[in-house]
Amino acid sequence: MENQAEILLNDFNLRQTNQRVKILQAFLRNSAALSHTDLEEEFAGTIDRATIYRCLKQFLDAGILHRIPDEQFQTKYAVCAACNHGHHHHDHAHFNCLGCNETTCIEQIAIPSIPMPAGFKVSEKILIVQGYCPRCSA
Amino acid sequence: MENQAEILLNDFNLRQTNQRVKILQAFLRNSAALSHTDLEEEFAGTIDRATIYRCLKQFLDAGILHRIPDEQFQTKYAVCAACNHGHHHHDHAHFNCLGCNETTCIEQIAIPSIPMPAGFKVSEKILIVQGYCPRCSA
DNA sequence: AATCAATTTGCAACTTTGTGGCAGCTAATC
DNA sequence: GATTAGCTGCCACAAAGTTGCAAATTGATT
Repeated sequence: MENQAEILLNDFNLRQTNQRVKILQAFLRNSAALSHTDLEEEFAGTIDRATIYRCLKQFLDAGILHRIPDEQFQTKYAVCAACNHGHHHHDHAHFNCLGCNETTCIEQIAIPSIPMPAGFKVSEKILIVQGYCPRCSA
Repeated sequence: MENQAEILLNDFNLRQTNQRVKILQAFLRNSAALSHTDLEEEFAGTIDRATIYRCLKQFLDAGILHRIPDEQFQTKYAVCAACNHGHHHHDHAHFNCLGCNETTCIEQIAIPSIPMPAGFKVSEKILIVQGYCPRCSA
């Protein structure tokens, strides 16, 4: 039977290569967001750096992944449950733990609507909450 | 008479060097946030790259500047009116124009309080609103 | 299953962004 | 105006990201 990564690639009309499946699986078995470096370490000697970059870019374009900056403004990537099948609402908050440096989607929390000054057109909102997760604040 | 940059350096107990004054002035005459690259271009041949990085870091540590990621997650720096004299409340939103790529503080807007799930300790919130500024959305 | 075009991959070279050591220079203090 | 702690510039380096190209792989076709 096909696994979820393969199904996703199919759904998004992307070619099903070994590397893409492996990278997607890494995201699917991980609740926290991953950086390019995380993946590079995980697939050292297996998948080329450039390939990882290219896959990530494709997944972003396709809408499988979205990007979030961590507390050092390093780019992290995550799949989020809500975006899986076509409708992307990335307007949820992200939590960044200053202890373990994990970044997770807080799907439960919609970003409050922001009353912008006149003349501004809003297209996206990014809300990052920093602090300590339950595990690190104990 | 001393200009505002010199006063600021004094207030924050930082040595008043030529380079620091020039860099601070760049921020003071500019309402939008600046990236290291912006400064590097502005001071090409005048101030060394490394010096710019070190000044920015010092200003951050001192609390004169704060950092915001732009839409490419590039680091930008800005002075904000509210932080000038000791009390730093960086909990304001930033607006990022997708047209001109300018990042500005929206001081008028406080970030709404976010009802986090139990167990999370919140220490800082970053809210970036992306879209088009009045000039670019016309 | 063999063929073929279109994509993708790995490799390598490169750019961009950011850091750190060190010798010489400069601001502040006396 | 001498002293010294702290900057600055230069350099070499590390980390993050991009690009060109030849070889390999995918998926479609027969």
